[in-house]
Amino acid sequence: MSIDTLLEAARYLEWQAQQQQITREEEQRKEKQLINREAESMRVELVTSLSQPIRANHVTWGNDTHRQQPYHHPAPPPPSLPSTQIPITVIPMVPVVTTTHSAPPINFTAQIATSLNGSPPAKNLSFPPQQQQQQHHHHHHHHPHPSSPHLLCPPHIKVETSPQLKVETSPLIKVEMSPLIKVETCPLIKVESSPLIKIESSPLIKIESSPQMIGAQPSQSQPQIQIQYTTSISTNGSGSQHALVPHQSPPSSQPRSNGVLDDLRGLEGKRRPGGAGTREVHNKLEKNRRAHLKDCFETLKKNVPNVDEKKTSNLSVLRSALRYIQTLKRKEKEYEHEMERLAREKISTQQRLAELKNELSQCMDVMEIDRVLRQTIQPEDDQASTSTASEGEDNFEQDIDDDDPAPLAPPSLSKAPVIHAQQLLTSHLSIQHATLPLGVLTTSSPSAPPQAIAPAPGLPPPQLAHPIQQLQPTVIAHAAISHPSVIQAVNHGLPLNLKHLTHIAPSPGPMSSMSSMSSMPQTIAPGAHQQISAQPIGHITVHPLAHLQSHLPTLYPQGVSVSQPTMVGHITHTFTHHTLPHVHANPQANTNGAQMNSTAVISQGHPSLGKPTAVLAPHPQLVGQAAVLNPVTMVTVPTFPVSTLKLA
DNA sequence: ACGCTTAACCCACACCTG
DNA sequence: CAGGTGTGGGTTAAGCGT
Repeated sequence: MSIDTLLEAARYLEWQAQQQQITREEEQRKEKQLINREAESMRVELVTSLSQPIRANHVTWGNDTHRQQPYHHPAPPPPSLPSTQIPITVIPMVPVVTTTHSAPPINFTAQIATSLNGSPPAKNLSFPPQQQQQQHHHHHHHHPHPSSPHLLCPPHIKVETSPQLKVETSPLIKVEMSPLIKVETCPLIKVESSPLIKIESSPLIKIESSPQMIGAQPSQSQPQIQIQYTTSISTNGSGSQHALVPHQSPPSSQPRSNGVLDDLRGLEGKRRPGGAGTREVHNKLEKNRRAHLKDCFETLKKNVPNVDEKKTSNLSVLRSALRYIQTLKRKEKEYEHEMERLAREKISTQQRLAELKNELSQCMDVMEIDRVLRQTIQPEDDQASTSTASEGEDNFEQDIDDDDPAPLAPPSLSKAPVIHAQQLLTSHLSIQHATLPLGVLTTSSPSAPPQAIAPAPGLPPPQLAHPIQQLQPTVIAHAAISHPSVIQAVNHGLPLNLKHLTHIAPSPGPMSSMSSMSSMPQTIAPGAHQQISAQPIGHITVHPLAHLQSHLPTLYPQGVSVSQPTMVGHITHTFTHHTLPHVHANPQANTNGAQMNSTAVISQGHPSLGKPTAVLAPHPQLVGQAAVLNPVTMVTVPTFPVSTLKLA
């Protein structure tokens, strides 16, 4: 060991002490520098984003001029290089830059061996302090030493190999390779290779030259720097030993480790001068793409209900979305079918409405005839007779609303329109026996068979020839139905085809009981109103004429009668106080009954009738008409069910 | 019109992580 | 195991020069 070596060692110790002190100071400024460096890196990154891409070991050296530097081209290494050429090995925390002047190969090594607490290797002590001082004084080493002895680098050493390649070491191990390429190490082992390529290496980051670079050493002996990342370039400080090893020799990374030359050779064909083709940018783009994809999944997840919050995998989200879409489609079809059904129903309803309107128009014609006829007969009674269609309708509405079977109160009776004989005679009863709730009718007792036994000789043959039609309408008179509307119904609802007879029986006076009334119904003979006045009618029964002839006992085992005194009285009053030109009183039948026929045809006293009974028949004008009067709308409808009368 | 370059996507693979 | 990330490669449209 020579004296020089000892002196060198002493100087090194001295330097080390100074370094420790400086290190303390630097530690204090480290945070600030880190912040500044981050800001600078951000700034430079923005600046270089517009510059040529730089790529070193997947780092594009974007500066074409840089690539055109002589030292980038293969050239025989110079036999000797100035001593100022310094192969550098940078060790963070304990920056050691070793240089060996005697090393023949042109090998510029910038190796960063990260050892946060490690001491400088012994071999790092081999360089003379003078060299170190030269390193200090020569921050710019454009001519690295061909040999690659490790140079113990002071903490603040700054090496700039070229205007484009600046290697800066410091306690933070900041290596700036060039204005565009900055390799920065720090106690956190942060290596920034370039503004575009920010290398944050793990503690084991090593930057060294490659043999290829040796071959590529320019004649000017420019230091060729190969940045070999023993770990993933992008490993965030968390990268540890285990993470480094797998990346040491991946097949894909092998070419990268071959050196910058290969990398540059590869870059010659792949490099994208625009700067957008760098790995960094590519990664960013890829990140953006994946982030967008993730956002899409998040959006989809939000829009799909009933997504299992726990099973939030993308696959589950897709499956849930698929199910949801299928459900929506199924519901859509269901709703479409429902809409179609409703549309068809609407059409049918509209058609029905049109039919009803048409029938209404026809009915209005009939009613107009009826009205004219009534006005012609008794124009003076129009004032009293309010049984117009509308009023009748209104009254009937009241009747409908009034389900109370209580006897008609006098006021209501007073308000009831006076039934004109003509009305009765010309009315058409809109009640059908088919739907007639006989149970609610004041049916004659079993001992009271159908009383109206009026043969109605004036019946036209067609009725007899159409028994089906004869079965359609019938007459209703309910004891409880004393409402004027019922009378109107009787007036207006009389069968249009002479199917009905109204059998009005005298009320069971003191001389006759109900049973007797029923048992001995009397038919009101035409023109018997005077007799009626003397002997009040207590029972009214209306039957189809056809029934009287043949089917009555079968179809009407129970007589449809009106026995309610008020009702009967009202009708009787009508008969009494109005001229019934079509009703012929039969004085002879007064005692036995009176039979009235609207047709003024027949008035035959029934032999068995002991009480006055009125038998009404439809007006001949309405004979043959199929339509009957709707008791609600007071319009003629073909077959209006009697049940709607709410006779009960 | 043709060829080249570039940017933007997209995809697959490998690896890491929770 | 699923998701994230880095990486390499393929494809395609647009722009540009010849």
